[in-house]
Amino acid sequence: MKVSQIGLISRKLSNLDEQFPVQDMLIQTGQIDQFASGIYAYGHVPYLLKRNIERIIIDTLTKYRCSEISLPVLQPESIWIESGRLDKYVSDDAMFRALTNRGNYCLAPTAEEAVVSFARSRLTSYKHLPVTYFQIGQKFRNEIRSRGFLLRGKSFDMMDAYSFGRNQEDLNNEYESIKMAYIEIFENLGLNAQPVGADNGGFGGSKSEEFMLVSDIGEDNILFDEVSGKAFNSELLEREDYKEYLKDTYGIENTDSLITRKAVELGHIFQLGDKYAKSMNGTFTDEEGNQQNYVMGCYGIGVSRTLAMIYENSIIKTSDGKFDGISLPVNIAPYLLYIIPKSDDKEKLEQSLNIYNELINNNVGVLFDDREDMSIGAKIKDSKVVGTPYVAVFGKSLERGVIEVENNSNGNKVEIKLEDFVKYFTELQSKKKDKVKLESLIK
RNA sequence: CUAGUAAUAGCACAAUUUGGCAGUGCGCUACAUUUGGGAUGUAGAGGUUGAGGGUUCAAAUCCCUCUUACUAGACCA
Repeated sequence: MKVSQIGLISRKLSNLDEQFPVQDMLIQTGQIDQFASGIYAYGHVPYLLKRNIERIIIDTLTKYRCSEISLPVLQPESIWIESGRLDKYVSDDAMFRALTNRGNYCLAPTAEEAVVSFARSRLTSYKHLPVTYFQIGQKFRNEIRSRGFLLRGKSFDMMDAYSFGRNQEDLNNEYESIKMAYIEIFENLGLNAQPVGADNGGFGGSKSEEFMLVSDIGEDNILFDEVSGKAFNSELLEREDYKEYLKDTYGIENTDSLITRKAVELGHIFQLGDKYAKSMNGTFTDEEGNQQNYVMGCYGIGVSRTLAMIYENSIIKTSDGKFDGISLPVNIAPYLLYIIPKSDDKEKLEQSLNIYNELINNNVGVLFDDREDMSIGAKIKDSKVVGTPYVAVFGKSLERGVIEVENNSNGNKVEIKLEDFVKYFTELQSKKKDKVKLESLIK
């Protein structure tokens, strides 16, 4: 893709938000756009990054035997009346409603109602169970106060999954299975989000855990053990026997390294039990011919929130600690490489264009900075605004038959022979697809 | 919903205190010179000052109402 076409606003960055510097940078450079409080449009690169995140989630859940479906975003209010939750959502003003002459609808804030409605007409026998459905899509909640750009919005992207089992044992199995899947997902995304036991009072469920990412910009407090790197619910300290508990359960001998840290909730796994199955008449026939309620779990990952945290964690700083740009993780970056041609030199320009076209034909994610009247320095800066892991200048070094490539995450530079160039990046790109643990070819 | 702050060109702001020609920088368009770490000059386009009302010879400026955004609380991925 040509850089002139990705909608980038090239500018000097000033007065970046202290708490969310990267997201503020994305706004200032036109990569995301605010339409209203908590409502954002995604430009080209952030949108592709979001899709790559979704790809990892979908592939992993599929591997864990989950079944991807798509439930309506515009839902009839009748199913919310059935579950008994409409009044609460309406009185809390948490729901976007569409009241028409031919029926009342709402934009889905969540999908328990919809998925039970979907399941009960097809999960009619014990032979159909257990099963877990999931989907990724926009959810709508009229948040009283949006905050942190993409971290909390009125519309946001969420993966939501729902498991249906015959009994508590099925639920336990599925719950643990999804938990493993989540651990794998966050590992692949390069985020150290950990399950933390949550207080589920008031929901009637039996067990729940939140996947928390330690970060100073978080809204929640957790306990964090600096030695083992494990995270715990801060309510743990209220237990009188917490020292024994930590030792017995996690082998933590010394609780001195336990500190309170801010964290962001990226995911949630939750045992629902038969609550919605009961209220919405979700039943199956068991081996004896009796009608039984599904035993359900629900599971969510905030996709746009995860995207925001990946961005915030991709920051590059100068030696004196100032914001210098971003470098996205290699395995999810929509574009691996940013090519800067020396555009006043016809021969070099042509060479760089040839390589660019060859890379595209090999399915390598590559950006070509075709903008004129811009200094090379400015373009290098822009590569760190788009967040490509690597930037290559097709300039002076071409006379020696080599291309200088910089690793944006650490500033290291290496020279690659012109004839090896396409091969290197094709290999890097295909490793990425195989999801092999990546060690960059260019150190 | 409560409290505080604000709203002026695509963006960042000035002019509001003391009412009197709608300004600056960036960005955008054209031309020229530039081009290895965010260039320079010249010319140009771009405005119902968030909306509505009031005071006044005269309102971006003073007064009232509304709306929206930001920050702090309850909700949440």
